[in-house]
Amino acid sequence: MSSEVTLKHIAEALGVSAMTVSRALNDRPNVDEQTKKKIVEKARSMGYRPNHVAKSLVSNKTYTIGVVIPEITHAFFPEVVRGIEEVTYGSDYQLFLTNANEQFSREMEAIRALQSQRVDGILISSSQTVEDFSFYEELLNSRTKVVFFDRCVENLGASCVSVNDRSSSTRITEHLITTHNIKKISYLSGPQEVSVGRKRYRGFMEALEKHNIPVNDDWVIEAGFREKSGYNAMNKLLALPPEDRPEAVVTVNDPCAIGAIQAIGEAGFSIPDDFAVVGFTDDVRAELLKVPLTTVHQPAYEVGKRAAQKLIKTIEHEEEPAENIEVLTTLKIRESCGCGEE
Amino acid sequence: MSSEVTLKHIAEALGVSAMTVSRALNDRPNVDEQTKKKIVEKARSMGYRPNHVAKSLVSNKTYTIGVVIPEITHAFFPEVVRGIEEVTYGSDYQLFLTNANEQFSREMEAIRALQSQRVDGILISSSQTVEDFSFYEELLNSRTKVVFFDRCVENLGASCVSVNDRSSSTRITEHLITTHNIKKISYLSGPQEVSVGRKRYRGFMEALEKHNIPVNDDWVIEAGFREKSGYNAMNKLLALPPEDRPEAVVTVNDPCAIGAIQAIGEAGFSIPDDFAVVGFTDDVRAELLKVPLTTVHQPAYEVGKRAAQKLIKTIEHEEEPAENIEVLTTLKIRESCGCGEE
DNA sequence: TTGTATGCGTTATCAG
DNA sequence: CTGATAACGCATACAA
Repeated sequence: MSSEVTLKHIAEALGVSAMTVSRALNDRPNVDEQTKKKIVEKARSMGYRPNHVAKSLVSNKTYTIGVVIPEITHAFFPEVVRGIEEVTYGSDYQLFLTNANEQFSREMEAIRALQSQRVDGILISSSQTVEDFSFYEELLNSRTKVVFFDRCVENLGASCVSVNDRSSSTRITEHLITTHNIKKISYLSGPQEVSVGRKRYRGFMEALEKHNIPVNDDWVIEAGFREKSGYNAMNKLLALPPEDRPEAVVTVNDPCAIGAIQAIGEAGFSIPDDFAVVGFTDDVRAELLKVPLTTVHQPAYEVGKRAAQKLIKTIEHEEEPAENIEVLTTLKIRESCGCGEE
Repeated sequence: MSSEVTLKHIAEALGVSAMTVSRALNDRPNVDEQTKKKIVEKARSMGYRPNHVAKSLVSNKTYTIGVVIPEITHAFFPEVVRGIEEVTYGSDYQLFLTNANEQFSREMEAIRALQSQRVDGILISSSQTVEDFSFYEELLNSRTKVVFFDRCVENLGASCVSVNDRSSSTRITEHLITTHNIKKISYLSGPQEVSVGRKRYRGFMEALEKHNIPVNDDWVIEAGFREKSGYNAMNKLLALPPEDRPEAVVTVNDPCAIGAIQAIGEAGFSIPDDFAVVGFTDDVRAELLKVPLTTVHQPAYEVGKRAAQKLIKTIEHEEEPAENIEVLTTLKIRESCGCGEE
């Protein structure tokens, strides 16, 4: 029933002004201890809950942070969220998560909604698949503070917290080349409009160049970040004549790798004998697979933590400089690359 | 720089009143087509973004829905979120997710923050671990509409969307009894203050009763919903003298089962020969385990969808009656219960 | 210490 | 079709 108790209601009930109630409830110094006590008590008994909507309209600050995630069912992101929460929990900021479902259009909608709600800042991992930066440029010109994480939009002057995607990709590819002496290597890439898609692809290419391995265009397939896209891409490779097939498959992330592994299994091939496969993420499933997946471990929790810290600093200090923060990955060598069981 | 374009700014720039601008931008009928066009164009060029905070203050409606999740890294919940999104995406409502991290105190904070933001409704899966319902009673008396999902708080008159926890738990337990002729069965339970903890436990007990199997108190251990608690609880069972140990372990959910499985492995025992294990959830990992996990498949996506639909109806129709909606589970028979490979 | 006036950005209402 | 005014709930600035 209690249809919205306001300061005014409390004031009337007590025969004081709304202003005094406001002061008492906000613990301002200039209010009599006795009346303050009375007011606080009355407020509780009436079930008063401050209207942040009104508060925000006055203060132009909402103490909320929005988070834009590309794909909530990709286990990497929930783990990032836990890192973000370690920082925001106990701080004054409340978190609002949104999921873009890998669609840039949804991401824009989410960001617009967040802006309309006047969140103080937004943490974004972008699903961008277009070349047009105007949307982000406008965003960065607004009062809303922005920090990108993992999938960053670069060169716009915003801070970015990510992992060393490029060198990690080089490193895991080189593992195949040097430890397993494999030269026929395929790459299932992510979209090139997304930073991590681009960086990991470049890292892969760099490994080939470094070892003078020529690139076979048939073996570089733009797959995507999901199981299904890895599955489809792998089937394209399997459709090649046997003598034209690669010996190993490097993938943009673990879901993609897991899709590829399924395709390989369904085609009757085995891992790592017929195809070595490596991933990127260290998904919860990676070590549980029948042939555990060699992959790059991304410190998701740490990424979230650093991103949240940077955003709050950016919100609270006008002159906080933008910066790129790279958290380092570690290689997880398991069996899918051909390494024997430890 | 563009520090917050308002209706007034646009009005001044065009020499009309703020009211006319408001009407034009909201596509109201009573405004000249010519002026409307001019206004819409000017608004875009000035980068106008409506201030929902102010809008909400007037309309007392925010077109936002809050979601309270107990544990974002438990894969069941992200999948529920996808179901919720299928409904809200394309509707007028924007979603704000919060994570309670299995702590009731955090859940209360999240709900309070959501209420202060004046969300129109909240979808809650409760982390409640106390017997005090006053917090929820107050919540349900406020203007905020509430629908519980999965972990419901019952008998408060709010709608609830869940699965048939009790009978599913009976069914999977009976599978062990009738198909595998196992009588020495242990139960790793969830907290009894949480609905699903309670219901699944009762379902388990019902199966024993039905088959006249006496309960061994040493075998019923309050574990919890996470890997770690399953791991610890299983170690307690393993500490019993060999002749006092059960032959099978029924668990409250898959994470708990996975923890127990790890403890069993570390102790040098094997599944299902030494211990049969069954779960509840059908986590992504369930079928990937070395011994694939027999479990109850929960239609998470469907739960989310139904809950979101019910909430929106409840928000939009004052007289929408509360109801309990049960979505049915299916049994996933794999090898961890002793069933041979198909 | 307390109260009054005023404004945040938007919309409902009523007048023109 | 358009405009002026008041109101939403709260806090700042100033006055008493």
